[in-house]
Amino acid sequence: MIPHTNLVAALEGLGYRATAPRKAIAKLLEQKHDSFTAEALSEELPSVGRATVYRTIKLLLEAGAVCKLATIDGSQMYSLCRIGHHHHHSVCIECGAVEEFRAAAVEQLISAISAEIPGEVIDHRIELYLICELCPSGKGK
Amino acid sequence: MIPHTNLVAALEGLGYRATAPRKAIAKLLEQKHDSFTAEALSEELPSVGRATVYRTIKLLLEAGAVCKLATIDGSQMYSLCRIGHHHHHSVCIECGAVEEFRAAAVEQLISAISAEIPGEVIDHRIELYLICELCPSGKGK
DNA sequence: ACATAATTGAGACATTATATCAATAAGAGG
DNA sequence: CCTCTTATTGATATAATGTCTCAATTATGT
Repeated sequence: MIPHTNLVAALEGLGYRATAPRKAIAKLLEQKHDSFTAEALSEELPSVGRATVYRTIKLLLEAGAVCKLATIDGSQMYSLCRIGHHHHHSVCIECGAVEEFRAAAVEQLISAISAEIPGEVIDHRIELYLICELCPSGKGK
Repeated sequence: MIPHTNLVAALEGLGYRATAPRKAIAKLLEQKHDSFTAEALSEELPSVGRATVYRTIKLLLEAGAVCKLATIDGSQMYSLCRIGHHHHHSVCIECGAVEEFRAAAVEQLISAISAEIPGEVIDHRIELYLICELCPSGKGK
């Protein structure tokens, strides 16, 4: 699992400036392997204004460096994108750990289903909810 | 598509009372074929208190009569469940129309992927985002 | 170093959802 | 059908989450 190490570069690629608050956010995110909420991130970075944290998350979404997750309870959570391509997530419902996966077979199947559904399919989302092997309540495997 | 016609009965099945506000909410929902937000539902029912609308949606979720959708923008939307079984949703990003679909092949594939992923997979979610054939910006098919 | 424009942060504001609690209404039993 | 008990309601307060405003600051090209 190669951690994404260029969040600031990703922003610069879109023409945004490399400021101190953005660097601080990037540094923290690059170490994160769990999903996170905007509020929690803000609390971890008291030196950065709340509005700036929210704004920067939006920019990172735009840059494709961060994904918005579909949680079971509907709360807004994000995770760092470690692979740049189209992918899906598995989220541990205990600890929030996020893994990314790709599965060509699933994509093909989605395509096949899309062809059978009236209307023009624009996008799709697949999310697995699990208890990860590190969490005590999980059975492991 | 058979509309769900027993929302109040679903609540009574869980031991909740059939009150006038719940009947009003049920009646409105049973006619709805689009996704909706709690706020919008509340505005459509000025005679029912806002808190009651939110509470009743929660009860309907518990009863499995309503599903929470994973929207693209993360807003909380719901849709009436017309089929009782496990299913997934396609949502029109223009008009909010929701269709439910089942696909045994997808479920099998999800099972296969789950077997390859460390941890205990508890649940999953698949959502298609499309422009439906009734929306002007859609190409139809 | 200067000018220019992007960015920041504090706080106001907006939106969405839940908690409180006295008043009301549903349903069971007589 | 009356009464009792308890669930339910709705108005309002509060909480949680996210966006907007704007003067002050900072990054970058020249």
